[in-house]
Formats: sequence, C-alpha cells, structure tokens
Amino acid sequence: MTQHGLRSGQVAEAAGVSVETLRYYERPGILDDPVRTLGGHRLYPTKTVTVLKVIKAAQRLGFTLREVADLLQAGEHRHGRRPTAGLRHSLEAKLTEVEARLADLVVIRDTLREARDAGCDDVAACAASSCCPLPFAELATVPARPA
Amino acid sequence: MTQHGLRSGQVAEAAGVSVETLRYYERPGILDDPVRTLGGHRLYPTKTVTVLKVIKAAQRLGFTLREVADLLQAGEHRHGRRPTAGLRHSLEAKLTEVEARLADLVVIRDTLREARDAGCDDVAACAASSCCPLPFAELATVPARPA
DNA sequence: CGTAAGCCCGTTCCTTGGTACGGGATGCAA
DNA sequence: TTGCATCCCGTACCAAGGAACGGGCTTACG
Repeated sequence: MTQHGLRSGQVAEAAGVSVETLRYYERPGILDDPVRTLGGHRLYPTKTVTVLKVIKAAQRLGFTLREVADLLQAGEHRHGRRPTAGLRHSLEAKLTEVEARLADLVVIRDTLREARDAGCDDVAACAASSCCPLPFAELATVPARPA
Repeated sequence: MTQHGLRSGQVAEAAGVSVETLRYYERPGILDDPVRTLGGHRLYPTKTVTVLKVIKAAQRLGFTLREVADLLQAGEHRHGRRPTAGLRHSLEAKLTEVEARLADLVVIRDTLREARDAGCDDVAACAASSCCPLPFAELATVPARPA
C-alpha cells in the first residue's frame, strides 16, 4: 500500500479549491497542520475535504474566514464538556447582520427601479436640477452602511 | 477679489469627503483634473461638490467607482448628440445584479434560520453526518456568487 | 532507475477604496 | 512681511482572500 492520507492536490481537487488555498488556510490555523511524509509532503485525513466544504459553505453564508475558524473551534470544544451554545449564538448574530444587509439592498433595489422608471439620462444633471426622483442629495446625507 | 473656484479643502468639506479622496478620485479620471493656481493648488468649479455627492450616492446604490465614472461620462457624451440611453442601460444592468444578490441573501437568510432553529452545535459534525438540515454539502457544490 | 508530475517554501502581487505620513511649498490675512 | 493654515507630492499601508512565481526537492509510475 502507498501511504494513507490524501495529498494536497487530491484534497484540493476533491474540495474544489486550489493547493495554494490549502497552504493559505494553514497559516492562521483555519486548517490543522497536516501530517507530513518523510520528504515533507502534506498528508491530509479524509475529513479535511468535508471541512473545506464546510468552510466554503460558511463563507457563502457570509462568514469571514476568521469567523469560520471560530465556528469550527467552537464545535471541537463542545466535544470536551457542556454545550457551548457558541454556534447558535454566532448564527443568531450573523442572521441579524444578513437581515440588515437585506434591508439595505431592498432600499437600493427600489431606488434603482425608481430611477429606471423615471427615465433619466444624465446623473449629474438630474442631481443638480431635481427634475427626477433620484434621491441623490438625500442619499448623500444619510449616514449609510457600506454596500 | 480672490481667485474664483473652490480649494480642495472647501470642496471636501462641502461634499463630506476628505481631501485625500479628491486626489484619489483624480487619478483614474473619476474627477476631472481641476484648474491650478500659479502655485499649483487645485481650484474646483462649484459643481464638483454636486458631482461628489452623486458619486457617493451612486456608491451607496452599489456601483463601483469605475462604474460611477462611466455613468458620469455617459451623461456628458449625451450632451453631444443623440440620447445614449447609457444610463438607463446601466441602471437596468445594476438592477439585475442587485436583484440577484438579493435572491442570494434570501437563501442565506433562510438557511441561517433553519440552522438556528435546528439547534446544531457543531458545524463540521452536522455536515458530515447529515443529522441536521444544514445544506453544507449542497451549498458546497453550487457554483455560487461570492458574498 | 529514469522521468514527469506533483509538491515544497518564501515571497511578491492583486483588488477596492481609500487613509496616513512627512517634508516642503503656497495662500491669505493682518 | 510674517505667520500659520492649507495644500502640494510621492509613497506606504490597511483589510480579505487568495493567485502567482521560481528554484529545488519528492514521489509514483513504468
């Protein structure tokens, strides 16, 4: 038999990421440091593929890599003793965040629709003359969350 | 009388941006190069304040600086001859984009809600055992737009 | 055993939208 | 004319999340 464990290329392929990404995730501890062959090549356990998929999924759910790392850690600690409720708490927080962004986007969408329906052609002119319902000046004064 | 035109600090103050931002916008041609005093200080026309407000508003509508520049250009070209419909087209395109992002966020929100309601505690374990409704594997296989 | 593919590492670069720094020149009012 | 606020310029830096390079070693296959 050859050595057991997956090589970085195999893991990358299976998880749909690049080999560089694996190395990158290792640095800040998002992935555990893998076992090495005598020659120094990385050997990953099979579950790393799952972990990577989870990471990618969580990123799509709007978590940053740091947050994902914490999420995974929280899960591991739980195996120690009492339930942490850390994951549920994170989910709740992220959900609130997502809902806020959603609300912002709805405002943006409605504004864009209004602008389109108004049929303006020159943004600057419209803003200056208030001939159209584009709330440029008003928007400009709003505190505003970054898009 | 002193020289007519606004100095960078005045423009920045009036538009609610920093002087550095003005310089920054000049580089890629988002702001026209202003007239200079004999000593090299920038002198802006009054309308620059409006332009800046428009830029900030457009950014809040989800346009990148590059797109904003194109939008403003489109408006100017229109003054030449026939209507370009460029702005309407851009609005339409951006609206489509925003709607797509909105749809994504709704999926994300619903997924987060499900996860929360399911009361999972360990992300990796859930993903591996399919004990909970978190669609990690499925999400992982979706082409997916970056959040 | 030979060779080609794969992997190693450190380092640099990219994107976006600015912010910060620092030394020197200017503008303006008194 | 002096003083001080303002402005000039180039450059470096920040966040995140990787992508890319290049020279050299390892591994696996035949």
